[in-house]
Amino acid sequence: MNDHDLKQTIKNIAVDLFNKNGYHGTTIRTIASEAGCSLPMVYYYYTSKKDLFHEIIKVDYFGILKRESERLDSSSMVDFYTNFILNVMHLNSYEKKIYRLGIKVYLSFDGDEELLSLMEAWEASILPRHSAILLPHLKGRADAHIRIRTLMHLLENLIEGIVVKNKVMSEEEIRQEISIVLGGE
Amino acid sequence: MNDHDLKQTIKNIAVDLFNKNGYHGTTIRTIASEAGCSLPMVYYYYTSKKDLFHEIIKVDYFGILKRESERLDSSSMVDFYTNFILNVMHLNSYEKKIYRLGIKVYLSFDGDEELLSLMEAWEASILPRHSAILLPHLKGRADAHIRIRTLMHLLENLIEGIVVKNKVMSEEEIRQEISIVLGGE
DNA sequence: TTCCATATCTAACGTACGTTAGGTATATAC
DNA sequence: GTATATACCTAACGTACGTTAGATATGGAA
Repeated sequence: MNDHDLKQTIKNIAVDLFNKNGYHGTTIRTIASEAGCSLPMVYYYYTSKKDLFHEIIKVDYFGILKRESERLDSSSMVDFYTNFILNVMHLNSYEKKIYRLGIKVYLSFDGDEELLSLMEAWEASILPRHSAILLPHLKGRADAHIRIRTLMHLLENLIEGIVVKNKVMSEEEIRQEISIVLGGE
Repeated sequence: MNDHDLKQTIKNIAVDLFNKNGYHGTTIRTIASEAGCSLPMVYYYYTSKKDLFHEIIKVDYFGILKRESERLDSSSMVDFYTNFILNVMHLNSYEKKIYRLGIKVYLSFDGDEELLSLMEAWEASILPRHSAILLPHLKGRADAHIRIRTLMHLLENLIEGIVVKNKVMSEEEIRQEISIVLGGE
């Protein structure tokens, strides 16, 4: 077995177990056992349990966030955001687990202060970024800022439903809800 | 110290620590230490760590949910739901922590299958209950069901923001977002 | 062949966990 | 006085944790 396989296998299993059992409820012994290797092999590839967890969030989770935030292009805002949610829904299983773990940390249900502050920095960037996209399309409507804020809340809930609760929504359902909030732009 | 004080103190501290550190990250030693009693005193009042956790969810959390779902009355739906969110925001600190722990279990970020199935039963009751309230007010609008669904998603996110992330929203902000979704009923 | 880097392991260290055994103290009733 | 119920404790049990020590095996280069 080459180093790439076992190192990645350990991380795959860690992502799964951290999601299911939390950081403290996941033991290195279980990870090693499911990876089919000995306990110190986990330490051969990852400095500590904490470093393994941090790498998943800092590298993998934020990698997904950045990638997803850069891959959209569309003419209409309803399409834009519908596709945004659809892309999340079409992430592969492993990526959804990473995303789910990220949300767990974002809600401060796991992880530590360092990771949480990274999350909060990202969160603070969301509203300005989306406002810049949306305001030109909302044509100086009096309630533009309210709609943007409401949309952010809705998107957050839809993503959470998909990623955390494994909910499945049709494209039509997603489009309808976003349309309600954007109000027939 | 009489039994009521120490038993309740233990639970108060458990709610706080289960929120902060999760079930597995919270030890009986820490609970006892912060309660100012010895370790076996926790067992004097609660059969096991698991029973303590279950009691918090089954008794305290569901107690709050049921109480909150029964205390609303209002003429307009926007007022109705605005008050619903305001009531959540005005829960006391301890109750918010219980609510937060409930959400943690609902998202299956903590707790076990038994608690999760209780959560899912409650969740399944939400949409029918709110549809029964809302449909008469939406006057046969073609998009009534979409609006209801969207509203449920929005409410979920607002509650989570308040309870989990300690966000503060003004009554006006809440009202505005609900109005967007209900569409000037 | 030897040397080095990489991969892998068993065993053990030091610490920590949930829970229980066995005991003491106090208040109340008889 | 004794007996009982309630509240509380120290010490210990049996088990488990994250991590390290020390060793072996393998492959490639010189």
